[in-house]
Amino acid sequence: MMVTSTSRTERTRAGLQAAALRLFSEQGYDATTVEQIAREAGVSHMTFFRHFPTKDAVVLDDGFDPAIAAAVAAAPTGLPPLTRVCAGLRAALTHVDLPGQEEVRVRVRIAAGHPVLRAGTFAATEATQEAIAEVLVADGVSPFEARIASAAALAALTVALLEWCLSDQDVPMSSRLGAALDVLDGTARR
Amino acid sequence: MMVTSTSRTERTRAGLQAAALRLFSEQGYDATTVEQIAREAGVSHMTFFRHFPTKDAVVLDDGFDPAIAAAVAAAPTGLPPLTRVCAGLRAALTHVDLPGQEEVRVRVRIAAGHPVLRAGTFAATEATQEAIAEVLVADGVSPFEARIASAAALAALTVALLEWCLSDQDVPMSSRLGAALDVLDGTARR
DNA sequence: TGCCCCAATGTTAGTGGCTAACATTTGGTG
DNA sequence: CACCAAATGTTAGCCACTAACATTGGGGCA
Repeated sequence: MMVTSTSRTERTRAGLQAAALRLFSEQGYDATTVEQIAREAGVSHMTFFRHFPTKDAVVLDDGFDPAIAAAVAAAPTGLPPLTRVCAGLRAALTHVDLPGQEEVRVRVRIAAGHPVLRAGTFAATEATQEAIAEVLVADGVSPFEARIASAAALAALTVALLEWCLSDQDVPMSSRLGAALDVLDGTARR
Repeated sequence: MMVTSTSRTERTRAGLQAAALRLFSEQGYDATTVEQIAREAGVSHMTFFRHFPTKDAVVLDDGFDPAIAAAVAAAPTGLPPLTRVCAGLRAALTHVDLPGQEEVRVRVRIAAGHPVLRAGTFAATEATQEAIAEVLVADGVSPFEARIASAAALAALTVALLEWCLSDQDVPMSSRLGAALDVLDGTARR
């Protein structure tokens, strides 16, 4: 019996993800086969697809998206849509430099260098985008404007994230992301 | 001898694209095989891939992207980056309602309803994004801010385009896209 | 403890996107 | 008309991904 609360499912999934990230880092995304990942994790390739819908989902599933929508919801109302979204996202950035995010950085670094995965990174934010838009709509913003504002802000954030990973400066991630938001809501306009 | 200046290559390509769009509209993107498209156009499946790198490229290649960057370059300098990009894009919208864009609308309509193609639509703007960013950099904007501004604006425009296609209102496309830009550069903020 | 049930996994076979290598045709040119 | 090169066809194969069915293993209940 396991003392840790990790079920078999969670263990298998974690093993697959670990194997995948290691192999992707070592020999590249394209050169790595799902078959190979599965073998490395001690399972069959079918098990892989039972835990991840596609090969790129191993890299793209971040799942810290609901927290973002919550932060936007907590931001003060009454602001113009884009300003409101930026304010919420800025608040969420507080938690982004914490340790334990190293695995996220590995994932983003793999994605940043690969055209298909870069595209997938944007696609992966669509759920978050919709969640943020709903928050705005609940405050009386039109659905159209809500979607535009959240899409623009998330695109800015995603580009900033990818660029930050490619040029691994020592500037903290949060300040880079904050600068991206400044471009949007005019804090940077003298 | 052909009086028209269409080379064999152009004719084959056009035939493939026409066949693809017709089949996609009739029976859906997923249910249509490249094999089928090729047969319909009277060629083999290899010829398809010699003209389009991937299956989705038939839907996603618009190629009216360089004009957009030119319009941004023509916009007045000295504005904050995002304002500048929006001004340029607004100018480009003048030409967007012209007739003959019907085929573009067919393509976007197909893309709008399909998750993978929606994602691809964003990815397809990356070249334009980079072109706009270069224009800004040439005017002294930092590469980082330039990329953020152009990514945000194009994301807004792309979302507006997709939404406009899904809810085929009788509101003209240009006014919808213009409204999206308003959300970004504050024209809408009283 | 021991049994049993079901969820997790394995096996196998197949489809379709995409590529490489090589053979073949076609169209324009000297 | 003959020739060269570009466009196309053929074939074979890899890999992501799926369906259908068999198998196993582990946790709960008697």
